[in-house]
Amino acid sequence: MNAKQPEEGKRAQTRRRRIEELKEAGLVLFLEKGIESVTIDEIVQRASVAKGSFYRYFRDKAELVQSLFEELVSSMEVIFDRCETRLEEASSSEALQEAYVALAAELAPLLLERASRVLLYLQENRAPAVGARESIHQLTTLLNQRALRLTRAAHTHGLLRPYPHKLSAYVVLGATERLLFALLSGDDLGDLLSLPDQLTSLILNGLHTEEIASDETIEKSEG
Amino acid sequence: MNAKQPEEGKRAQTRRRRIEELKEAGLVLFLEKGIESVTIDEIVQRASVAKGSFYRYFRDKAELVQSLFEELVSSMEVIFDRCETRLEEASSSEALQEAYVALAAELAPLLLERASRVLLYLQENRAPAVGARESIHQLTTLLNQRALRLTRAAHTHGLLRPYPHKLSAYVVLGATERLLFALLSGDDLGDLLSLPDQLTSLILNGLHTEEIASDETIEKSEG
DNA sequence: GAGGAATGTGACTGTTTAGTCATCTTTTAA
DNA sequence: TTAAAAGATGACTAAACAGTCACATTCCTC
Repeated sequence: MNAKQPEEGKRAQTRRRRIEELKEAGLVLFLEKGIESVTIDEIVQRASVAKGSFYRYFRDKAELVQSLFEELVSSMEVIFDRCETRLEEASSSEALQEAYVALAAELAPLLLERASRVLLYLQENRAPAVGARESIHQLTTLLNQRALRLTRAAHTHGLLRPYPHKLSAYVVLGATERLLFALLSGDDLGDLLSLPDQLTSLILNGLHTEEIASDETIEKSEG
Repeated sequence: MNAKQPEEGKRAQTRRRRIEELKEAGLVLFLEKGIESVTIDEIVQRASVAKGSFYRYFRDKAELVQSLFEELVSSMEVIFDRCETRLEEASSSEALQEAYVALAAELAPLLLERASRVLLYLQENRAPAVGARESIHQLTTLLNQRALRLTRAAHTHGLLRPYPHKLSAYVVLGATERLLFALLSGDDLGDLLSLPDQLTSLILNGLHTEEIASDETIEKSEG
């Protein structure tokens, strides 16, 4: 149970390494072929491990996938919790904004450090939550709920235009995830450093050069 | 080959019906379990057809999936082509806007009419383009290219703020697809009729109540 | 209405797969 | 040092699967 003790026996050490090897092999294959198409045989072959050994460490493929996302999920929960605490304690509009900026600043390095897992999440995200994809759906639910709560908080404090909360939350989440997917897939998105700022600005201020009342748009489509 | 002639023989008629039954059965199962997890046996059982019959109509599962998207792809190509023609011919800023509004007006009923296929597309969209998912990836490429071209046109005419084209295109696409996914998954998004207008307004004018210079945001995160 | 072509069928084949297990090796702890 | 526990291994089993095929049935054409 003690993780980093030098007193860790050879047993525990190999155990940890084997598990890491199996997870890494699975991750690579999942990204290459999609979770459902990857077999245990492929995983153990790639990890250079006997088939029986796989079952010593994981009950099945679903448990391997779950173990891939455990850290990520709990890390994100901590970060979101922290942000929500900040939001509750904030009194000024500036403090609120700072909380959101801090959220992005904490989330970004985590997502980049765990790029492969994030890509796997984005890739399997919307598929039916059956079998090995159940744990991925868990992360989806987490993100949706948190995005919704954060949006609600922003709305409550009059920071945002009065769109329905779900609409705002899904638009932000959808745009962000789409960009993240492109980025992690190797798509060239220009200067990476300015990307978060560009996204924020685009979402907050809009694409348009001049403000357009929604009524105008309606009348255009009907007249 | 002649589709709607009353002169169509019993053969051709049953053939068409069988194909439709197999496609429908496949579609339902794909949505339920994900494309890769569905077997030919399940499909023929659901369609109440012998296994051998399946192979009389489709070479394999990939061809069934492809046939599911053929109409949708060509319809969308026509609509996008028409929009691009309008954009080229447009001289005024109003004509440009009209072209975009018309695009939305043509796309919306198609997407709603083919809801199941669209949902399947959204669901399998980002998964690796191997095997049966190749034809889905084809639609993804189509949409990305067209979105990019439309964005470029809008930028060229000074309609949008000067973000990188890819950024604008992906943000719009990502947000739209996320909302569409929620909608088609049965998520409650409020008044459906005002949804397109709300989305357009949100993306064009932004979420924020007051304009924010991007420099301010940067300094907040660093100071 | 006859001959031929297309269609329907499900048993069958060969392959792939998940999961097990007997057996051997390594590590631990006393 | 040694006994027991944990780990490693790959052959093995049973089930699932894609794709085929011989044969029966239906439809079309002349």
